[in-house]
Amino acid sequence: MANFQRIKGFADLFSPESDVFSFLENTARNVFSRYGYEELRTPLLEHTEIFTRGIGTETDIVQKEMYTFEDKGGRMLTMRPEATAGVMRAYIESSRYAKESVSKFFTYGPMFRYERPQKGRMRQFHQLNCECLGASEPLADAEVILMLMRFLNEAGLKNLVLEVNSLGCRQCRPLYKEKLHEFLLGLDTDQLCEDCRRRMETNPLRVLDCKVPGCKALIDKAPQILEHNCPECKAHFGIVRDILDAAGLPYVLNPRLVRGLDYYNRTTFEVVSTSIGSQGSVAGGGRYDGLIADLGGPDTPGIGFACGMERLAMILADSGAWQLPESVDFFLAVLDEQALQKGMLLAQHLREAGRRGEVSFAVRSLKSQMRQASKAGAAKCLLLGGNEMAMGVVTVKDMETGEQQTAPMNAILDFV
RNA sequence: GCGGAUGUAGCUCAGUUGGUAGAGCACCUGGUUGUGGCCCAGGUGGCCGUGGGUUCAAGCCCCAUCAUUCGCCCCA
Repeated sequence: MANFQRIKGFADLFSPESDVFSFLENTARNVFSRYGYEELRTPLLEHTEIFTRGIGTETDIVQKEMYTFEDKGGRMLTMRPEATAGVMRAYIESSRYAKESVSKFFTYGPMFRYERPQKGRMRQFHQLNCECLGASEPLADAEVILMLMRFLNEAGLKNLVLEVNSLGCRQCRPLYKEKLHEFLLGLDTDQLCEDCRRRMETNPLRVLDCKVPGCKALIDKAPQILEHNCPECKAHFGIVRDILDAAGLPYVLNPRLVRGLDYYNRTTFEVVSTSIGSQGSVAGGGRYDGLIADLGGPDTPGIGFACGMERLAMILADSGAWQLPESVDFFLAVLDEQALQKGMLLAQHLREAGRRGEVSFAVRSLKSQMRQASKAGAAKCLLLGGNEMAMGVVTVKDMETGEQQTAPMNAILDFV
């Protein structure tokens, strides 16, 4: 049985949603290029291993959300569930690290995760990504965060909260993980939710951002990750915060902010909108200093973020900030069969000269064609019928004033 | 993977204790020989998601199924 419905979780974007997306892409290109970022477009398909190695096998994304299949050559491929791993692969494969010490890329496009669709979350969704590679300095962290907030600001987003945290590095985080695990074991585990009991073994850090009230209360007494950062990590994060403070960028220090992907370390951040509900997380990112090495490249530091376009679009939907000016110059109404072709050619002539407008494809009552012109918001309605054809002219009606003029066909540009 | 809600005209939705299918908007035609918005009249348009069951009779009750949607989990 044929099924012509669209696939669950895959959306068709008509105007005005498509306009919002274009607006976000244009704004992103504009802002990010001012910070020295170049646009990079990577494939939607990658070898599955790119993602399992990069994202981490313990994550939900890898365990149950990837669109993975074998191609006709027997390769295991996956439709990208996020952008960073693919960008790292491209960076390594192109040896960009050998040509410059710092590389900055931005990219945008569709990502795919097999999740239950809901408001602001699709199976094919779209992200804007920025990656700054080769810089371990805290100034890079600060620049990335400042740039993200600048972008969101120029996109017209309001009511945003920036949260920051530091997860420590490969030296100090394992020690903290162990401390946290010990603490969790010391708790009356019956008071933790089912998920947290599982998470305390698989990925104890994730217990920190559990939303169940009971868990939250217990975790308040847990050891704080920031206090267990090593001196180097503390110094690094301190400089990042100093710059944000000096730049006057408000933020909330959230010691329980944990990222969903395994590759993050040190600085992490998230931007939450308070104007939408539970899907309020609009952008998130952080430092991923070991990732490039994990994917077979040189040991190169990196930091970046991903920004969910559907959620931005959802917030912007009724703001109107993205709206393009809508003006149509003409509508050409045709009153008899003999004028159809001439009307089309006149419209073509006007369009070649830069005018915007439409021409009727068939003869219908003038009343309905006028209605159509009016509805399209045309400044002028051009009438082409037997009388005009006989005299080689077009009747031009100003839709605002209702005034009519007779324009010679060969001088039509002077009237529209 | 778990829970709730909803499927009736192109769209948004009414539909009474079960009794021959409705409104608004949109579209088309006319009122104006070839002149829009406002108004008036008329018209096109429905396997009531699908399949079964109960009944003399089902849009309505029961079961199943599919789809959509909102939450949870997780994430952007």
